[in-house]
Formats: sequence, C-alpha cells, structure tokens
Amino acid sequence: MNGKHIRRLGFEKKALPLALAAAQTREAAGVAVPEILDELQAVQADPAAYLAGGVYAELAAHLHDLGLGKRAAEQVQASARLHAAPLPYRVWGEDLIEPGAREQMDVAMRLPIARAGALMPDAHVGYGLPIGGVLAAENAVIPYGVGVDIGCSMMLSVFPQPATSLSTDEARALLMKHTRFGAGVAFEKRERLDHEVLHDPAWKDQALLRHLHPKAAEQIGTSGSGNHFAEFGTLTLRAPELGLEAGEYLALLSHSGSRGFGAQVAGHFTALAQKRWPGLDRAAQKLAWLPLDSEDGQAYWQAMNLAGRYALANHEQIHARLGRALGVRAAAQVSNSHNLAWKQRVNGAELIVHRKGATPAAAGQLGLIPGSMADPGFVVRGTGNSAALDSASHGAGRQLGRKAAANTLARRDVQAYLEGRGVTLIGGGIDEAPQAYKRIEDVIARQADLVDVLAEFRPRVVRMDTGSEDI
DNA sequence: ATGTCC
Repeated sequence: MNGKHIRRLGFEKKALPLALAAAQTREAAGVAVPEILDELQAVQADPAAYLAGGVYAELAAHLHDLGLGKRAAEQVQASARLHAAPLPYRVWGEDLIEPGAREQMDVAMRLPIARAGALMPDAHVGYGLPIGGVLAAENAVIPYGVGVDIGCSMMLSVFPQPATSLSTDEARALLMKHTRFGAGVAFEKRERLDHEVLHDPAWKDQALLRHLHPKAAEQIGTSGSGNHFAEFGTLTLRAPELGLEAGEYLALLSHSGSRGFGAQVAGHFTALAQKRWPGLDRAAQKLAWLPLDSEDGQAYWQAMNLAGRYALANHEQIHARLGRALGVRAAAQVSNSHNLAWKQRVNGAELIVHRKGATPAAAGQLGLIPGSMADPGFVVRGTGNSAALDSASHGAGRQLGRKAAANTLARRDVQAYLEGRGVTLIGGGIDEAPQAYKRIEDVIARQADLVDVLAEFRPRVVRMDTGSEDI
C-alpha cells in the first residue's frame, strides 16, 4: 500500500496523507489492498457516514469540510445571480435619453443588492451604471456605481462686484496663472499649498492610501482633463438668494474631481469587486459590488469618502488662489459632489445611494447644474423628490460620445457657437463642443419637480484642458 | 476620468 494507489483514487493535498495513514492501519490489521481501496471510495462518496468514529473518521471529517466549503462557495456565487426582471424605477426626460443608458439602468436594477433607482434627464451610457443613474443598494457599494472620478464635483463663488468689473483679458490671465489642467498635471513644487485634507488620519489607515498620498499632495488644487473646467462668468439672481440681493455678479464656477488619486482608488477596488464575483452575469460585470460589512467594502468606503473630501479641497484651492489674486472675498459659495455614494434612508431602510453623475437634491439642498462651455449653468435648490431618491441631473449630459463628436463636429461650428454667446475659450477639445451636449434648457425643464432654479450663470472666460484636438 | 500597475 502506497501513495500511488491513493492518489489514483483522486485524493490530493491534505486528504492524501490522511487517506494513506488510514489505509496503512487497515493493512496492518490484515485487510487486503483491493478491499481497502473499496473502503476509501466509500468514504469519498459519503464522508458524513464515517464521521462518528473509526479509522476513517479524520479523513471523513476533512472531506466533509471540503464539501461544505464548496457548497458555501456555490451559495455565494448563487447570491450574485441577477433577477430576471429589473425593479421598477422612474425616468426623467425619457425623450432625451438614448436606449443604451436605459439598458444599463435595467441591468443595474436586476442586481440582487438593488432596492431602488432613478434615471436623470442628462443620462447617457457610461461604464457600469449609466451617467445620470441613481441606485440604492442594501449593504453593498459598487465602485463603478460611483465612477472613476470619485467625488467629481462643482463649486461656485459669487463675488460682491459687478460682472463687468473683470475684463476678458484679466480673467484669461488669472486662469492661466492660477489653474492647472491636464492628465498627470501637478502644481510646481514652490507653488504647492497645504490643506487640512492632506493631514486626514485616513491616509495612514491603508497601504493604498499611504502610497497615493504624495500624488494627492502634488496634484491638489488642479483641474484635470476631459469635461473639467474653471470659468469666470455672470451670475444673475432674479430674486434675493444665497444671502445676496437680486442682481448680476461676477462669479467663478469650477468642475473638478479627485484626479489621479481617486482614479487609482477606483481602479483598485473595481478589480477587488470583480474578483469577488467571478460568476457574475457578463452584463453586470462592471457593476460588481463590495459588501459594505466586508473588509474590502469598509476600505472602499473610507477611501471613497477621503477622495470626496479631497475633490472638494481641490475646488477650495482653485477658488482660494483666484479669489486671492482678485483681491476679493466671495460673498457666497455653493458646492456639491455628483459622483459619490451616501448612506440614506429610503422607504424606511438605510441604503447606500450611488449617484453617478447626479446632483444630491434633498429638500432645501443647494446644487449646481452646469450646461456646456458656452451655455448657462444653474444654481438649484432640491425639492426632495423621493422617487428620484432626492436627486437631479449633474449637467446637460452628452448627446454625442467623444468619438462621435470628433467625427461629426468642425472647429468652425464651435467657434461660431462661442462667438455667438460672447464666450472666450482657453483650451477645450472638440469632444467638449457645446453641440456634443444636450440642450441644458431641455434638461432643466424635464426636472422641474426635482429642483427649483435660483440663479443662472453665464460663462464668459472658460479654461479647459487642451484635449487631443484643440479648437 | 486617468498618464496605461499597486
């Protein structure tokens, strides 16, 4: 009797020495080898029957545990199975939304962890959850339900002086000197500013965060690429609001996120989530989630919230640098995150509400909904619509994808659009052309029951990343 | 969205 006989029966790893020891005991007791092999096969077939005692008990216990482990793993994967039909959800501005975004939201509403959802009128196709998608999940957070740019957000500063007090040339010079745009861009060493968010104790809690801290420190106060911008313009208040009298004011509006730091956090935890559910339906692979009560889920929650605070710190520095250069203190400031997840009570239960390109719009909550580089943006106040999970759109939303915009739009079309509205543009790729976006007036009109408009902001001097194709 | 890897 030797290991070869045992291995041939399919015993491996820890079961192999256990089976061999039992077999040798039987052999010493005078049992013939073919009979022992029959007994081993019987233990293999039904380990539970041999648990009570005897020479095969230890082997049986081990095989029994293996079986339980396998069944548990199967149960875990079964718990990831999608529902056959999506939970019902409301859509605002259905006539403005491409079918692909609806299909993505349908898949999200079939997730076993989904409890409620809504689609905003700026919705368009994204990775996993569509942009403009709102999804409430139970005890789970979906990295791609938040998005790659964790904490992407808006900030508005209103200055107590007329819009005409800053010339186009002055505005352009200020933006060129005090903002930084582009992927990978950081502030020059001697220009860097400190911020309390860089001293947040959370940075020391995870190896990933410790590793990303230097990048965060060098990129703080920068604006990134894509649809991010910083712009001076005119804010029109038709009635007293924000602690200000009605009138026209000089204002600064910025759109920025958590830069390389947030992108790497998103990538790290998306990979962990996808690894966790190898059997997940292909259609939902990018919606892989982390249980909030798991170690990975807790780590993501901490990193995500740190990235959210960091993104707002970026805006604070953008506004502080430009405000200081202007020599004025802002009379009012509004900001909001539109790529983040929040704990929120929904129909009496505490759920995780993901907003991926959606503005929080609880009753009385202030928010900012920008149009495009040459179209107005709006200061809004939420109405607290529960069917929308207290949300609104985060902008106009794309009607052309980046490639489609580059293929169908011409520079002169964009220049004419900018000239017609008196907008000066620094940088800005063709894929960010106003014509690539839905009409903001339509998008605002479709969500009259989600937000009240308090003020209109018209951009005058806009800075964006150069992009691949300069206008 | 990000400088293609944590």
